[in-house]
Amino acid sequence: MSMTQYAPIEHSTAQHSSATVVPLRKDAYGRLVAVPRRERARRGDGDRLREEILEAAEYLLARYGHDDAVSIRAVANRVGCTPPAIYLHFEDKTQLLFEVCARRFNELTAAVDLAVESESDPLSKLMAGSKAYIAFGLANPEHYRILFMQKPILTPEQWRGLRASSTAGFNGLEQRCQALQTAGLMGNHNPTTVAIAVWQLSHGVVSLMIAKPSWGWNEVDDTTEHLMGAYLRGLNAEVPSGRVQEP
Amino acid sequence: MSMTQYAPIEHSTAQHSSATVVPLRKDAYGRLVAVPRRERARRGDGDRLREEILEAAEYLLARYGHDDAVSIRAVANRVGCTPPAIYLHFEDKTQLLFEVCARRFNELTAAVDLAVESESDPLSKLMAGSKAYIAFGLANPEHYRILFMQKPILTPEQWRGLRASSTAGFNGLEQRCQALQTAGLMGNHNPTTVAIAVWQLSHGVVSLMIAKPSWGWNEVDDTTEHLMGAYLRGLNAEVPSGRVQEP
DNA sequence: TGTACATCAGTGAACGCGCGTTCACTGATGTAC
DNA sequence: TGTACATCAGTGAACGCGCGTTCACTGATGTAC
Repeated sequence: MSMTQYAPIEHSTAQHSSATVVPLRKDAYGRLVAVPRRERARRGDGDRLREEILEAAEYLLARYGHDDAVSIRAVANRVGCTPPAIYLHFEDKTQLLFEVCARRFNELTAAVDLAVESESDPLSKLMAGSKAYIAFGLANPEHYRILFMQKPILTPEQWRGLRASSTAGFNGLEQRCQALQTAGLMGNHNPTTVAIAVWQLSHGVVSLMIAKPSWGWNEVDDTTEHLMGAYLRGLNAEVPSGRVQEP
Repeated sequence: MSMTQYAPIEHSTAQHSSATVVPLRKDAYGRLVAVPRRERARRGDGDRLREEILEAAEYLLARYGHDDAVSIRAVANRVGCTPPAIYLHFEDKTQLLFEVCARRFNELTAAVDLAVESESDPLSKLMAGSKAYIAFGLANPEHYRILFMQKPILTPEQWRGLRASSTAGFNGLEQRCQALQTAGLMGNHNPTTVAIAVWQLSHGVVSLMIAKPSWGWNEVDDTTEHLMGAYLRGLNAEVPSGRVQEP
């Protein structure tokens, strides 16, 4: 408890001697730790750190699976800079997290679109899209968690932007359902209703697998084929009692 | 910054004068705040506080929608006791949270069972169970979130118990699917496969509504009837191409 | 070609806060003699 | 019927920690004269 444990180390001569130029950092309680400090960016090259911060945040999110793990200090430590440096590139923590999520969201939409384009008939397109959606979620569980399973971060404007982008993704799904109807493969159901159902169904598969990873799930593509397959066939089957039908 | 703001108030004579016996509490920075302090339990009546703690935790969870809101200090404040008092009744925070969730879980199973029993034919039972499951989730979104949407709390034994209880709930669903097969309403599908699908489907509906409350969802029962209805009809429809079928 | 200077890209130290948990204690209440 | 005493049901104060953010500064780098 004597002060000698703190202040003197803080002004250790090691940093001023010509022999040791090892980058040191004090941790929360004054102990010196060696931290690989990155090289300072060149003059017009300031955005390099911005990119490195995003990558580090991305890594921490994926690695530890909770945005709690993405603390300003943790990101700074991984990048090899100091916490205040992050504020040179992002307004606050929320904006940093937002940008990480927005990136992944665009990747999700792109992955789905790519899978859809590789199929030709409307039914296969719908199935392929659902599989790609689910596969993306399983490959990026923590990002999926933040985007679709977490309580929405209540802060401003930006997240509206993300939601608009989400709507864009949904619109694609809606169009694929339209095509299904045009092809006469949907009974007389409302394409939007079907699109929502397909989303809910796909989300159900992927989010439950993410939330309960140790449950004894079947092969994910088999699961999707069973569930989507039966649902889509059911859209064309006549309603037995006339009661089990949407309004 | 003078000490006069802290220590003197701490030993304020107000507490010893005969006129003021108002229960006071210092907040984190020494300011005195009036806190309605509960009456101390009578001699053999110690478990009363335990019950009150559970209720307070339950309330905070439901009110603020995140287990972050259920801090030991917040619970104590709501109950009207001090933080250490909680440790007289619960080993640690994890155990407190566990017990809150376990209660709700049993309620969920009970609600589903009740709904199922009020129907007679296997198909209606399955539909009613799904609706009840979803309704319960929407009525208790934060508990549902913790049970089925959150990263599993990695701590010990206890949560295994909850999972066993979860399995019990799933077994009921599995039996209802068995009955559906016995009634010849399931094609030649595996009842367990169907049970999993029904769970995924129901979870998809409820969890997406919880995660995206401001989306323009349809009436939840209509949604469930559409989705479950089409899926269940699809189980009896022949497979068009022979490709869209589980192995 | 040399030097003053603005600017860029950061650093170091601290602020105030809330958290889970521990430890020594206290005061009312029931019980034994 | 009265009194010592164990116990129950807590309290008060503190520990060590990590967090987001701010503020004053610094040192290398490019630019103007």
